[in-house]
Amino acid sequence: MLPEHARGHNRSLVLQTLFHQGAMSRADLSRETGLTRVTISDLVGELIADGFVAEMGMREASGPGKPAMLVDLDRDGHRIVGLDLSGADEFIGAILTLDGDIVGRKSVAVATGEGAVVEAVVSLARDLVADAHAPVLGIGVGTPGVVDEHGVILTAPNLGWAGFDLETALREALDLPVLVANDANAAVLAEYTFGGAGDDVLLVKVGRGVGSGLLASGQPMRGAHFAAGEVGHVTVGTDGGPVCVCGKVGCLEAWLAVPALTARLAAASADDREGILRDAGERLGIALAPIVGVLDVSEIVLSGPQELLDGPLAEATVETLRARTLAQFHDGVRVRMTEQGQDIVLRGAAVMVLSGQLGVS
Amino acid sequence: MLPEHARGHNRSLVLQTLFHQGAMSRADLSRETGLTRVTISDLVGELIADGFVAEMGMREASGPGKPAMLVDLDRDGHRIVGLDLSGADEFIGAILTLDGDIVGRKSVAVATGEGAVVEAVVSLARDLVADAHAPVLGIGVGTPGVVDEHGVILTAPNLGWAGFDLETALREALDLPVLVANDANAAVLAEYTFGGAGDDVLLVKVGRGVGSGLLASGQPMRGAHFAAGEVGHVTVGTDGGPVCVCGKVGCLEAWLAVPALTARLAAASADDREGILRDAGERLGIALAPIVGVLDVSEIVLSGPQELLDGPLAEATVETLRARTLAQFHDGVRVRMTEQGQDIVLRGAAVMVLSGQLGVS
DNA sequence: TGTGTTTGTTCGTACGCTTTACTAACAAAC
DNA sequence: GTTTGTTAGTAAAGCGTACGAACAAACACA
Repeated sequence: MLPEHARGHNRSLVLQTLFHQGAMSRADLSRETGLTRVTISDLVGELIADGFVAEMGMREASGPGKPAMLVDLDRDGHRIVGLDLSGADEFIGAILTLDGDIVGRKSVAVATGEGAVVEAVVSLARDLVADAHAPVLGIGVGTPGVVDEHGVILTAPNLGWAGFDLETALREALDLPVLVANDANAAVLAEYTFGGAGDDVLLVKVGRGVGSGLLASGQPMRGAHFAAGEVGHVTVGTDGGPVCVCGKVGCLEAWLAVPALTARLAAASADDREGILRDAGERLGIALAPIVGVLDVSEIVLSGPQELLDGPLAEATVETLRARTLAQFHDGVRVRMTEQGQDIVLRGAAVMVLSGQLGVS
Repeated sequence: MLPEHARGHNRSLVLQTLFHQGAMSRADLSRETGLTRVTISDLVGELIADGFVAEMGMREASGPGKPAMLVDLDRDGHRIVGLDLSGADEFIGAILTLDGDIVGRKSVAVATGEGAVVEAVVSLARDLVADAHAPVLGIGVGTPGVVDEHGVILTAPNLGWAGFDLETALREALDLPVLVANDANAAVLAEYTFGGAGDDVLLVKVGRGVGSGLLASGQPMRGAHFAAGEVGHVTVGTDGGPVCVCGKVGCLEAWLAVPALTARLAAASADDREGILRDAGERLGIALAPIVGVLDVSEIVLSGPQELLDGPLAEATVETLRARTLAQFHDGVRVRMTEQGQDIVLRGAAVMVLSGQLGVS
C-alpha cells in the first residue's frame, strides 16, 4: 500500500460524495468526507484538471460568510456506453449519462459464433461512441454466461462462447476502457446504485434462463469459479417437476424461465393461470429460502417480464419465504419487482464503468 | 484515507507474511511484500519496538553475501485466550499460541441468564489469562446466537440473552482486547487459517442446533441483520419431515441436529441406521444446493460429531449436491469433515484476535 | 462602520515511501 | 592473502500526501 493508493482512495471519496449528493462547495466536501479544506481543494483541483469535476457557479448566499463556489461531477461532459447482450433477439446498446439516464439507443440482431458476435458488438459500440458527442468514460457490457474478473467469458452456451476475452477484444478495437460482466451481476449493480437497494440484496433475473446477482455488504459476490448467481439449474423441491433442457427434472429454470412458463400458461385454461404462476413463485421461494438463511439478505429484487412476475408469482414467493425461514431472523425480507424495467442491464453496465473508472457506485 | 492507514496496512502485510511463512530476513520480507528494504527495515524496527516481532538469530550462510538476521513474529512471547460458549454442558476456554496450538485448557459448567453467564465467563477468562504466563494479545469468544459487529449478542435463546454487550462487559472486566462472534462464524475462520480451506468456503456446524459460517473471497459474510449462517430453521424439501422445536415441519435442524438425529438412530434397528444418516445427509444436500448455485462456493466443511457426520451422511450430501447442481459450474464442490476437531471454535476465536489485533489471518 | 461568519488559499510541517549511495560481511577465484 | 562479486542492512535526500495555522475575500448584521 503506497501513498498514491491512499490518494486514489480519497479521489474516489470526493467523486462518490459528489455523485450521490450532487453539487456542493469544497467546504461542504470537507465536512462530508472528514478531510480538511486544504486537502479537498487540492483533490478538487486535480479532478478539475483531469476533467472529471467542473465548477458550477456560485451558490446564492443564504447566510453570512463568503459565498461558495459549487463544484460537481462534469455530468454533461461525459457519457457512458452500455451494452446488453442478454436479449433473445437483439444486442441492445445505449448512451448513458453519469446518472444512468439513457440518451441514445441502438441495437443489432443477435449473432452467434465468436467472430460474428464480436463484429456485431464492436460495430454497435463504435456507432454509439460516435453518437455520444462527448468523451466516453468507458464501455460496460452485460452478457449471459460465466465471466471472470478480467472480462473473459468462460462459458456462454447461448452465444457459443467458451474462454473468449471479450474485454480485451473490445478495448483494442475501440481504444476505450471496457468492462464486461454477467448480465444479472450488472443488473444488481443498477438496482444498488439507481434503484435504492440496500447493501445485502439478491436480484433474480428471469428471461430465457434464470440467473441472479448478489451484493453482500455492498460488494458484488463473484464465487470461486466466477459462477456466483448461476442458479438456473439447481433442482428445487423433492417432488419432481418439469423436465429441463439440461436433462434434469425440477430445475428452477424449468419452473420459472419465460419460455417454459409461457408455454405452460398457453396450454392452460384461464382459471389455471394464477395457479401456474403461484406454483412458479412458490418454487422460487423454496429455492431462495436456504439462501436467505445463509446470507441474511434483506431484499430480493425480481427482474423480467412484469406481467409474469409481478402478481401471484411474487406474492407466492414472499409467502413461501416467510413460511420456510425463521421470522425471528428474516422477517424483514422484502420481495419486489425492480423499477429499472428492461434497461436494468444497460444501467448496470454503466455502473460498472462508474465504479471502474471513478471508484463510484 | 490517511497516510497512517497505509502504514497500518503495511504493518499488517509484514505480520501476515511472517505469520504464514515463518522466520525470514528483512530482505526476504522486502521481496515478498514488494516494499523496499528500507521501508521494511523501518517497519520491522517499529514492530520490534512494539514487541510483536523479534530477531531470531543469524541464518547459517549458504551462499555469498552478508549473512541474514532472521526476524519472526514473537510467537513465544504472546498468547491468545479463546472461549467456546457453544457447548451443551460446559463453557470451554483455552490458552493458544499465535499458531493456534492449545497449550492450556479450563472449563466451567454452563450457566444461564445474563448475570450468571457473564460471571462464569469472566471468571473462566481471568483464570486463563493468569495461567498464560505471557502477554495475552486478546480474548476471542465464539458463542451461539446472532452477534453484531461490535460483539453485542442480539439474540441467543440457549443462553437466555437478548441485546447483551458481552464484548464490552468482558473488556471492562479484564482490560484486554475482546472479540465476540457467532460460533460457526468463528469456526469457519479456523478452517480458513489453520485448516487450509479456500477463499470461498461454507462451514456447517452440527451440534445442539445447526449453524453455518461463510467466507466469500476470504471475507466473512455477516448478513444484513448479522444473521448470516442461521440456517437451522430453514425448511428443506417439499415432502414434510420431522417436527421441529420451532413448530415448523422439516427444518434442517429437525433433520440434522445431534439430539434429533441420535434420537431417531436410537429408535431404529441397526439395519436402518445407515438409511437415517443418508436421509439426513440428503436433506443437507437439498438445502445446500441453492446456496452452492448462488454463491459458487468451492468447499463445504462439516463440523460436529464425527461418528454421525463422517460416513453415509457426508456421502449422501455430496451425491445430492452433485445431482442437484449443474456439474458444469459446480463440479468441483468438495464436501469434507473439518480436521480441527472439537477445538475448532477455540481456534477460530484465536483467529479473530489475530485478525483484529495484528491484521493477520 | 465595525464585527462575526464562511470560503478557499498559502505557507510551513509531519509522515511515509522511494531512490541513491553507502558500509558490512561473506564466497569464490586467483 | 588479495581481488571480485554478491547479499544484507542503513543513511540521506527527495517526492507525494495530508495537516494545522494563518490569512484574504466576501458576505450578513448590528
